[in-house]
Amino acid sequence: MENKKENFSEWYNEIIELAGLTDKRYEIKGMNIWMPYGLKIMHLIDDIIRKYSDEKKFQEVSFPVLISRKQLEVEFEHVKGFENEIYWVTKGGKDTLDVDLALRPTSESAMYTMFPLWIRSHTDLPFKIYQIVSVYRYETKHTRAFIRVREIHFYEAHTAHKDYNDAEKQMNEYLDIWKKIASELCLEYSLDVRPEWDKFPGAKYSIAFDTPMPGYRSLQVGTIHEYGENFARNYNIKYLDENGDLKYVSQTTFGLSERLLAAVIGIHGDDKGLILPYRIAPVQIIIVPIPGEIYDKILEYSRTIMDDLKNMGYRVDIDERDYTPGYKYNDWEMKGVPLRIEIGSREYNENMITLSLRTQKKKIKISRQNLRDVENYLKTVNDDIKSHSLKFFNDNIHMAKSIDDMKNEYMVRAYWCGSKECSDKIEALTEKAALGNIYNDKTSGKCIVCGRDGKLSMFSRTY
RNA sequence: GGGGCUGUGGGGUAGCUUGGUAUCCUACGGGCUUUGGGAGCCUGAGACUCCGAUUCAAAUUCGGACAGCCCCA
Repeated sequence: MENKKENFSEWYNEIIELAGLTDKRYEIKGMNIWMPYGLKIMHLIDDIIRKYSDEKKFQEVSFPVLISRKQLEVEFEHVKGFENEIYWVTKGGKDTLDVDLALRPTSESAMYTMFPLWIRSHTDLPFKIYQIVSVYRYETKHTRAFIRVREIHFYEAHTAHKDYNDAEKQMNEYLDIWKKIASELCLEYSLDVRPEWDKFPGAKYSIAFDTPMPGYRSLQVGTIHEYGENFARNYNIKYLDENGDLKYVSQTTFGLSERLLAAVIGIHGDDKGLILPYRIAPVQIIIVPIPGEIYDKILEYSRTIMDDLKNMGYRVDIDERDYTPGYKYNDWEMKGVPLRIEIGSREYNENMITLSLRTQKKKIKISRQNLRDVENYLKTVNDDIKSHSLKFFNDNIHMAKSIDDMKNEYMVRAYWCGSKECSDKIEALTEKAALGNIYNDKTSGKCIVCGRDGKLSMFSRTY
């Protein structure tokens, strides 16, 4: 396998196919196949997203993939922001359509033509929905599996509120939800308030979740957006308040995608392959029986161990393929399984099992009576992933006191006045783009370029 | 947005300069022997991205499309 540190790009391309996450050989650029193992991981990530969304009383919906040209003809910066990356359906069979249909690049214009029908009074608010669907963007840039694709596996939450203040509270709730999701995936992140010119089209402001990735670039793994009344005024979304007055709603959105998977692959993986947090591991525990004289009994014993673990609620499998144990160890390590159990004649005779953690070299023998201890070992693996992830995060973000300090390959924090001129200068000298001001940072300093008052900000090359 | 490189069995490749017979490794099917950190032998099947041009003849030369990768803005 490729060396991850020296050649991340090749390592990444190799592992995603080797581990059975995707097949990139489909003939349309930027559209890859979700292979069974990869799809299972993504669905487990989706389950986490659903769980924390549902907890906060979001309701899941599913909108049509097509949006009429009329819906998109609203004169609005949001629409302009996407016009160059929309796929258009212009024919039905041999007939040219009277009204062109767009494949949704995101669902604002689809959803918000329905919102006025659903939202009538203040008793309908707050209104909170989400969907996990594919959205389509005609990317002209270089595509990259899970990182920049044309068919995006997309989670989008949309809310409507009685006023701006309530929408702001929603933004905080998003941050709570995100914190929990990130923790389950063992991801660290920086909250960056995107510069004016880089915020979501139509938003008042956008906060992105940026994380350093190998290859010395940052990856935006999620975003939340405050719309205020911007969309409501264009899509005419109004409600009657307690006094009988007609008012515009304030809105927010929250978006996530398979970039979460990209981050998990890129940040946690090592030269042996993937390393998966147990919450998203399709197989949490793999049992490898070691052949020998009494293989029948070893198999029987292994299967009862598997049944016991299944009854405890774990996703566990037994590898009875005709390969050598060594091959199986490497194979499952490549697939990122957190915990492996080896069972041979010794374990069988002593009523023990041998445990091997994906993140550690040593092997641990425990007696069958203590089978429940696997929970602690799964958590140990997660702790290892988290501490590695935190170290990677800290190692890859530096504080710069001068522009010269910014001339390295890492992500960099620096004070910045917020002007385009200064960020252009920084980009010209360091190749790093302004990701925005660090969210909620209370400190202040002089702009690293012009010396005016500045806020602590993040700069990086990006994927 | 600009520039560069590359498309050969499932994966990785040799062959291309000098046009004619496609190499090796790996993975895969079958068989036997094996199995506590990527087993061995025998055997089988499997490829020149697509379209066009030049030519008696194209994996090889030329043009285009599509796809992949890298660098710069």
